[in-house]
Amino acid sequence: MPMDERKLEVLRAIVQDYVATQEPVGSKSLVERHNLRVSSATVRNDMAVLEDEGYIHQPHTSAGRVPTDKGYRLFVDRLSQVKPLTAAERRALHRFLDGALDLDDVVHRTVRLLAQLTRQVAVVQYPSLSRSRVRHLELVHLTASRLMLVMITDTGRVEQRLVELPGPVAEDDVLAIRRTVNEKLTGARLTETPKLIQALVEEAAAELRPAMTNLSTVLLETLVERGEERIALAGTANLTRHSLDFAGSLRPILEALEEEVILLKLLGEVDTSAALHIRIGDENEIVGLRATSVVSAGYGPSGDVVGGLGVLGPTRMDYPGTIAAVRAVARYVGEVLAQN
Amino acid sequence: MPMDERKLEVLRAIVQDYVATQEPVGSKSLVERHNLRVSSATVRNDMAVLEDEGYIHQPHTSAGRVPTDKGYRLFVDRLSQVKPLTAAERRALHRFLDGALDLDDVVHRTVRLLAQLTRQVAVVQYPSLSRSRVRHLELVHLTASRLMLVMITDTGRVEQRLVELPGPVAEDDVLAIRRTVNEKLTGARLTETPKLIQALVEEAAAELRPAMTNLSTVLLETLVERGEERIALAGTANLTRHSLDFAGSLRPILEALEEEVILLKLLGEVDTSAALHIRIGDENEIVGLRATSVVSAGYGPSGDVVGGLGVLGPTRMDYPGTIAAVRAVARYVGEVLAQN
DNA sequence: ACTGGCACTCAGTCTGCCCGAGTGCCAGGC
DNA sequence: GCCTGGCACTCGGGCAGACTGAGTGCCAGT
Repeated sequence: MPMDERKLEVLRAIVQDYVATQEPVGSKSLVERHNLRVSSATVRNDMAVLEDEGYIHQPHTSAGRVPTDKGYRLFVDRLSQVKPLTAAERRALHRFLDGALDLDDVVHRTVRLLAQLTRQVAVVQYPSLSRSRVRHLELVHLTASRLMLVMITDTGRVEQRLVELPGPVAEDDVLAIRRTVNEKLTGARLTETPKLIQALVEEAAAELRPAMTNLSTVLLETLVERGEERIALAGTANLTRHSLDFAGSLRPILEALEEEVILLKLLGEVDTSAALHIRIGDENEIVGLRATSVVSAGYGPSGDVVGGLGVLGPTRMDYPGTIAAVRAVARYVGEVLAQN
Repeated sequence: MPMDERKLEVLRAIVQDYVATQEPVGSKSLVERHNLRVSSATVRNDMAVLEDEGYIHQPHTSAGRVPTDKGYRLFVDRLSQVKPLTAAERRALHRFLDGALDLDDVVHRTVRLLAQLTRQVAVVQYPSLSRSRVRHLELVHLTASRLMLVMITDTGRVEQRLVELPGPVAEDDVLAIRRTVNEKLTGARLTETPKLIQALVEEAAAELRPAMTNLSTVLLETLVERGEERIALAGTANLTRHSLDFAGSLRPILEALEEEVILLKLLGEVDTSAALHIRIGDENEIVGLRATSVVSAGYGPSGDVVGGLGVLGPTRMDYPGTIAAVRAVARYVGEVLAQN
């Protein structure tokens, strides 16, 4: 059913006003602030219908209307047009990210920038191991039967793990292992390494096989346990900005934000497509976050997606602005990563 | 002036009751709950004096009394006796930390544990570079004129930085540098490395000198920029537990907690002595944290102090319990670090 | 199909009121 | 001289009632 044009216009106006003022909006102020070319009575009728259809809601009789999650969803899907970043914001984006020293720095700067631009809580996932490629593997002989494995990926991530060997191994053998492992694995996607390493174990000279086996175990563990693990967070103080929205319910939100697993889930939908995802209120699986919306996107060098980033705020948020910020930041981080 | 014994007893009772109930405490309930062996009228007189002396404060006429920062200070210094952890807490402490895989894991588990034990915000500083020793330096030849420096410390920290060389360097030369650098620096305190490296630069063969110079610069930078930098945080959700204390003023606290510099300052007093530090309310330099108290301690393997950890909560906190938890955790983390 | 008008509803605010917890002080007792 | 019981006083918090104003729904008229 093609929805009445004016009703949509009214919904858009309600969302805009409510986001701006944070107060239920009534028919009269609506016609004053937006030039809908009809009377308030007409608007009232439209509002009644919108309420029947579940797009808006009245906190109590004799109060104005507030958009429902469904209303925001319609707004986001059909009514909002992305508003581009201001020149100042664009400058900040470049200034902030260009000075980054290494991956850690890039991620930290990104998350702070995002929090600042959107004035909300920002989340940035480190480039996920499983989507990266091996740039280099280094083995450090700590003691006779103990190695440290250092893995450097093309996204700049560095992971290190201890490898306990079943018995002492000679320095030369370590060097040999190091060479072959690097020959075979460099450039490989991390997801392929288990197979490759399995092959290496089989090919290895008998005396090196136990060492190789342990090494492969550790590599696998690293992939599994650390695969997607790291996350940076900023802007939690911004939650207090909306104390009205979250009256008293700040607690579960803060708790959720402390669980890395949950944060990863938030960004989880960001798959290989770099498309923007928006989850509004109830659409959120995590119970504690039913009062919030999440805007997320994938990022990565030149179209590739190696990680996710996003923003979390009250359902009553400035969607066009937030979307623009998330999209711009994701894009630019991708460029920065591509340069390294 | 030796303060009247009973007045101290009254102050202690006030602190205990207020911490427990979070409500101003009056003379009557005081004599009921604690067996001070005098009447409420007498207690009232004592309270009047305590108020004159600035240890307690009356929010308004006809309300009970609340301890002031000065009152808490006296309580902490003279009136409280540390209450040991319960058996369950002690078990949790061991169970939590014994499974740690590597330094990252130790720090994360520690900070969560501390937050959980104290039900407050916990902060743990990673072992500071400047107080650690070099265990191994690794140079990875990424491209002809680009190295990656990986530094592993005896506390398990791993730092990596890119080194841009002035020109291409042969693989063999890199190996040579790697060997000499390791020979000279392994086991050295990081604070000594600048001197040592300076010596290395001077001794180096002419053709390696530029490479060595750049390497030394990066090492220095790492020390300076990353020296104390890393911090882990947990339990921010616990701030909402005390919504009464922080009514509305949650904002500045969250903001402060996001600034690593500020967190480091919090733990800053933790110097070479592993003694416990307590800062109560106003004693805090950071303006946003004037409503909070911080209990911190140094930790490290076998008496050495390599980093700080602590807890932040409302001035109205359970000092004896918090002190016990901080002390126990600091001690046990030290042991865990010593084992590696 | 839109508009103006009107009666109605109801959250929020303000007022006055009372209650009770808590105090300060004083006179008397150990 | 220190402690106690008693008493008058203060003041925040809670409750009830009145008022206000924003906002609605509906209806009759254009």
